[in-house]
Amino acid sequence: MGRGKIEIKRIENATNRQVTYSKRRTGIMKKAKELTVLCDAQVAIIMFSSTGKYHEFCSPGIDIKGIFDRYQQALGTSLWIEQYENMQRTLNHLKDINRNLRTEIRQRMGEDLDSLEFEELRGLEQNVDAALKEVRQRKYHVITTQTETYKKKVKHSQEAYKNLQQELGMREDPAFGFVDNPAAGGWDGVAAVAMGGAGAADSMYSFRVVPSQPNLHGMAYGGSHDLRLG
Amino acid sequence: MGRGKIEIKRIENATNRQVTYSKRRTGIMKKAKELTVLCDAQVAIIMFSSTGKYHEFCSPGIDIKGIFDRYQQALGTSLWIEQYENMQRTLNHLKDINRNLRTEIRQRMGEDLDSLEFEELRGLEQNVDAALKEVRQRKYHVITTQTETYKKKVKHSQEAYKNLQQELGMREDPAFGFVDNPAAGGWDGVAAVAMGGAGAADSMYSFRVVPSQPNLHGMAYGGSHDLRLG
DNA sequence: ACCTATTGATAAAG
DNA sequence: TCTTTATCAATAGGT
Repeated sequence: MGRGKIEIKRIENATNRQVTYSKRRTGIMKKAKELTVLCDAQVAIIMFSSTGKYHEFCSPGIDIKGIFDRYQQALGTSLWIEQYENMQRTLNHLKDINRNLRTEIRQRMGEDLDSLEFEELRGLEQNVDAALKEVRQRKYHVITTQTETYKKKVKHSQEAYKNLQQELGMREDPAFGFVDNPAAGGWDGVAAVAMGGAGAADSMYSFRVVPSQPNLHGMAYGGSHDLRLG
Repeated sequence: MGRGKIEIKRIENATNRQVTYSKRRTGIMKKAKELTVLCDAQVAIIMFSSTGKYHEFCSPGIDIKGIFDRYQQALGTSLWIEQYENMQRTLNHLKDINRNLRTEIRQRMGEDLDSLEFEELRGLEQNVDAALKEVRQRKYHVITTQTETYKKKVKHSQEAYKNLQQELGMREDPAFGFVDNPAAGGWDGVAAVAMGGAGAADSMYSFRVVPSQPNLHGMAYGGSHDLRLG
């Protein structure tokens, strides 16, 4: 169809090739549109010219993704199954590890011990015992450090107060000392903490290792997303 | 083209529609193949007939997935970006949880305590202390139970032996008693375990909470897969 | 991009 | 679905 037939082989003249590409592309797109309308079909076409430009056609009422999802469903597989399965494997692996970590934590909390053999229990006992010593040591270190800091701050404040008194030449009731009401100071609550467990915090506290505590809450990765990718 | 032109609108006669679909589909595929050859282009076509059957065309030297990957690259996005991002979010969430669980375990082992406040340390100490009591209790329960079992087995064996002796009317050196060599019996090593930490196992043991110990080993999900899904 | 001779596609019927 | 054939559509090559 045209002034003389042409051989179906690559057109060497670049301009000619480009012109032919343009004409025939338009023709195919038109045919695709007609097919869609005439036959109530769904068509998706993607083309790349030799110069790298791309063109697409898609039946109305759907998009390329929709047609490809349907296509993959028809194939019964996913073109990206490898990537998907890699990711899925990773997810499952992470979930397994997670479950094991939770189990370990529960066992370190003294729960779910029924499944452990005697030897394992003995190992756990030794381990937890050693950990307890470490924690105690660290606690004492912290409280000691904080107490030192507290003492220094108090001393510093007392001196500052004394200097202030002297400079102003003021005379005040010695029973109303600065340090008698430490919580009113701007010490960021260090004093209250360093006082140890004498306050109300004693009964209010429950142990939290990590902030925001996302642990130990189930996180099921489930069917809410269509992970078949098609 | 044909004996009389037709209006471009849905063909109501189902047979006719199917015939037209078949003819025109072939025509488009042929055109696509010609375009591929003539113009050195890459073309991918997917079609679904109104009856649900699908047909595809793809330029040689590449596949549908390849063309779609290229298409998405040209678009600068992924058609499945949502699914991908959902999965990626889940992965990151799991990894976060994982990290927190590991941190919690390390802290329960008495490591990495520097970041904890005094109150947290106190809570941890109490928690680990309580856990230690639980583990000890469980350990004693297990060893008691196992010891009881052991005693019963020994007694049972002794009686069986005695009965055997009587039945056979045998007379044997009483210094060579059955129970003096319990490890030789078929008791699945229960005796050795119930004997407590007197054996070589004492120094060989290191605590393992979960079997196969996949914990605490880094599991990075990284760039080896093309997770852009295209 | 337009023109048009020519080939190709296909509607309808068998 | 395959063939035939009249008819219309697509397009090659030139401008």
